[in-house]
Amino acid sequence: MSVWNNAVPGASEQFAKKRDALLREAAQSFNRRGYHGTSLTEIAKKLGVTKAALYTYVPSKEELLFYCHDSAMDAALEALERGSGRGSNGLEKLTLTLIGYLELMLGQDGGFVLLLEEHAMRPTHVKAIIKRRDEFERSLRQLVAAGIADGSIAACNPKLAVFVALGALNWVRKWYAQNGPWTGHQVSLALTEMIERSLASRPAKALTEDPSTLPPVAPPDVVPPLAKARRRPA
Amino acid sequence: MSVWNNAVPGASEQFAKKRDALLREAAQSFNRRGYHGTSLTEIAKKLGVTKAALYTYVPSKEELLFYCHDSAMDAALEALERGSGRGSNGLEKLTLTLIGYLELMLGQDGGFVLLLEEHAMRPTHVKAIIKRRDEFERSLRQLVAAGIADGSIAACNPKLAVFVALGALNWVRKWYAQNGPWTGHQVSLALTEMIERSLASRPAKALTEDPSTLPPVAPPDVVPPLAKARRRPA
Amino acid sequence: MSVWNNAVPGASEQFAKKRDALLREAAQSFNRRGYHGTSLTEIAKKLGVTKAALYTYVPSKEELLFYCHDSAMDAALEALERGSGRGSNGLEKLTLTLIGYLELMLGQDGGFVLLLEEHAMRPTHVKAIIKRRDEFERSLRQLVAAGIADGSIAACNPKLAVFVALGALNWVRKWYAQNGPWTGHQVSLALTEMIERSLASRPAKALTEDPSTLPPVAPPDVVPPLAKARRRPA
Amino acid sequence: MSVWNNAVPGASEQFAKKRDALLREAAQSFNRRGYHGTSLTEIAKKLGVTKAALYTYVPSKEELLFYCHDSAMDAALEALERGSGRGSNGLEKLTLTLIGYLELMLGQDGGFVLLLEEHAMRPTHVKAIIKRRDEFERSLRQLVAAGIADGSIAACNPKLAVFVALGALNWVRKWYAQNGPWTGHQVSLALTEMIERSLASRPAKALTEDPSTLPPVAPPDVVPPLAKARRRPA
DNA sequence: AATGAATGAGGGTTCATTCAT
DNA sequence: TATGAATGAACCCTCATTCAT
Repeated sequence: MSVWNNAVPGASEQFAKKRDALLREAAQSFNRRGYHGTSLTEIAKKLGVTKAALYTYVPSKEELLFYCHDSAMDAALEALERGSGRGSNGLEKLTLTLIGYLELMLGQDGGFVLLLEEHAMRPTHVKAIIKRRDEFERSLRQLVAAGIADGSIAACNPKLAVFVALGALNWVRKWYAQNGPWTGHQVSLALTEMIERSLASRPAKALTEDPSTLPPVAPPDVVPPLAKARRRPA
Repeated sequence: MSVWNNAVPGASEQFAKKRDALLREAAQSFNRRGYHGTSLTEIAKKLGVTKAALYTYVPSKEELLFYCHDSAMDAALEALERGSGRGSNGLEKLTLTLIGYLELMLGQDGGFVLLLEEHAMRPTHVKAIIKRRDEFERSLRQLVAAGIADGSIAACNPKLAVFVALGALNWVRKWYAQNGPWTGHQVSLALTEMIERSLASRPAKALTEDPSTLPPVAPPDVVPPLAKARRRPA
Repeated sequence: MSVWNNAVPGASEQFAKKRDALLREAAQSFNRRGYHGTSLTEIAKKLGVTKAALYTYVPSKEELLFYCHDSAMDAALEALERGSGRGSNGLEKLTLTLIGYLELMLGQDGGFVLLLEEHAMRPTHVKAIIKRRDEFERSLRQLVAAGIADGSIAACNPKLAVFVALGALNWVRKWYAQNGPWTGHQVSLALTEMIERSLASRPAKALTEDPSTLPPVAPPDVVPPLAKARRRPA
Repeated sequence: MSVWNNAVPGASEQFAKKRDALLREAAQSFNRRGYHGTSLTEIAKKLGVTKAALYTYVPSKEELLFYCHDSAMDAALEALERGSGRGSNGLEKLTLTLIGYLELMLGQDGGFVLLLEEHAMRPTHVKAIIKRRDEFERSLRQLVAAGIADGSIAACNPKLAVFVALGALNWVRKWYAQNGPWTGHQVSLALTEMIERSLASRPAKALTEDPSTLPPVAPPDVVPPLAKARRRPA
């Protein structure tokens, strides 16, 4: 709403900003009420414009869903790249990736993450999204496999391990309250800790009892320091 | 479909059976396409009747959703009761409950489990469901707390622990393929094992690498024996 | 309107009648305001029902247009069959066919005849209609060719001749007023006479000056007698 | 498109040219897809400008239609004036007029001729157009009457005769292909010949069999010579 | 108990039109 | 003069729901 109804300082820069705001708003609504349960009128109203105005930024509702999914995959794959480039063994790489992923999901802007109702999209779009998602999951499995090979992760079925991790992570959107007692960062750390524990080969140290006691951390959109702070002597 | 279009053997017993089939079919469709993405015509067609016929068994679509959610809670709470009544410590009780829950979700009939779009229901119904769900989650948290107290579970934040477990479990519906390589039972065991490991206080034994190597188990719709088969010396 | 809102005496016979009324009403509106200029609400209102009710009889507006075109072709081809089966030479066969065609167009029920905006239909439907129309026009050309061969029609380009005839005929819908001074039958005869004259090989007799002076004719939906009445010694 | 996007040579002369191009483009589209089936975006795109730019030249879509119709009537009345001023008897005058009319319709620039969906205009405009059209048709009828009086046309109902002629002529736009085997001029001659034959009082000479054998004619946009070339000793 | 027909509300989309730039 | 963005009305279509049969 703030983005909209503005003057026109930056020409097409405004366009990008508005489109972005639209995607974000849509992703949030889709997550809350489902794709079919969300009307464009609803989204438009939240943005302070008319339904018809949305069509300046997106050719159809279906494509809006696609853009959301696609942006989500952008974010996920970026988290993967960052995480796996930083850790020193399989477990660390995996953990760092998951943290990055969570930060995206819980970030202030809510992120675009969308995990449901892919079949509301046209087959072409479904395929495109599934392809990227498979790529993401395959990479995660490879991290697990690498962890098993380098001894950092206990022997297990990588497929299942990844499913467990993603399930735990994606579920967050169901219960995490923006205004709740925990910051997104705290949740990210605590959750990842539990997942790490379920995979680590060595005896894990005790779990953080209450995430609210965690020390203050760097601002939530700065991923790297968070990761470092998370380091653990094992 | 088989239930429908029958003669009139058991009077109102037929009614109950048909209603049940309707709920099951609805739950499946709701899960797949979302509440708003599912039309009554769709459900009716699968049952081999007309849309209008459904109104004999259910007063409205919204109420149909409510019944589904309610049945799901029935099942969840039953799993809780069975599980917590059988284990000998917190970890065991929790584990058994989760297995029971999973079996329900992956059972041959698909179960009613529904976890999304509660807000499509009328506020009264939402409240009723949320109340039961909170009861379920609270009990799970108490099992975790009990486990920590009796030493079977490592110190941790019970709320988070339960969220992780439920996330991993509920996610199953996204990736589990009825006709895939794993039986529902195998998945149940393997998944619970990973969750157990992330909570257990003592050094956990290695994880099952490939669930497909698990020994054959009792038919999938017989819940109790499965639980027993799972027993483990800790 | 009279067809609608009736009791239910003849079950699915009612369905056919209503559907027929819909097609007729649609054809009329399409002719008057064009396909895109006609809204379903408009048609529905004329029939005394809701827009949504139309979908019981027709799957889409586009298909409604297709049905109209198809019915029109049914009629045209029937006129062709009747006409060419009765005349004794090329000119007679052609003339009889054209009369039949005109009677259909000007008949009390208005007919379905639709000759415009075929491209508002889906390619498949366009092709289907064009195919039948080509068949009709080809047959007419063959009648002309036959007439030239048997000496009843003057040498000419059959393609052009048919176009002239069809143009003159189809134009009728633009100027013919149901409540005007001329009956459809009178117009049919007078028009055909002029066309016949432009093709006949022998010196044609004088044209009917005023169609309103024509003798009373059989009811307009009885085609055969009309044709006979039209006979002319040449 | 060429007219647009030019420098600023002739001040408001440019304006007139652009407006003309717009009318021509609009008429073509209206003819092809109908008034309601044609969007301004469509027309604008063909002209290489934005929809909004059209409003510089025309106050509304409805008025655009009116201008098209009006230009069409200009052309028709001009053809009438030229034709009736040149022929030496009723039949000749009529024939020359019709030829001029056809040349306009089939000319390289497509002409503005529009014969349908007048009711898409506001009543005022409808009346204005109908008035001019009636004038045109009345004049044609008078030519027929004059022809009957001077013996060049056989006795007939002038109203019907004119309707037949106009029908045959207007129908041309449905089947005439710009890139087809016949030039517009050839078609004009051949068609008029058939019409003439259907009206002439004296035994008509044989019809042109194949218009493609007609001698080459003057360039299609030069109307007068074409008419002269058509001369015939009767 | 079940159906076919009808409805009214709403959803996605298009489009002529306006306006600030 | 031309444009991009926005609007409001209208359109096609779907769907949950009702009702006579």
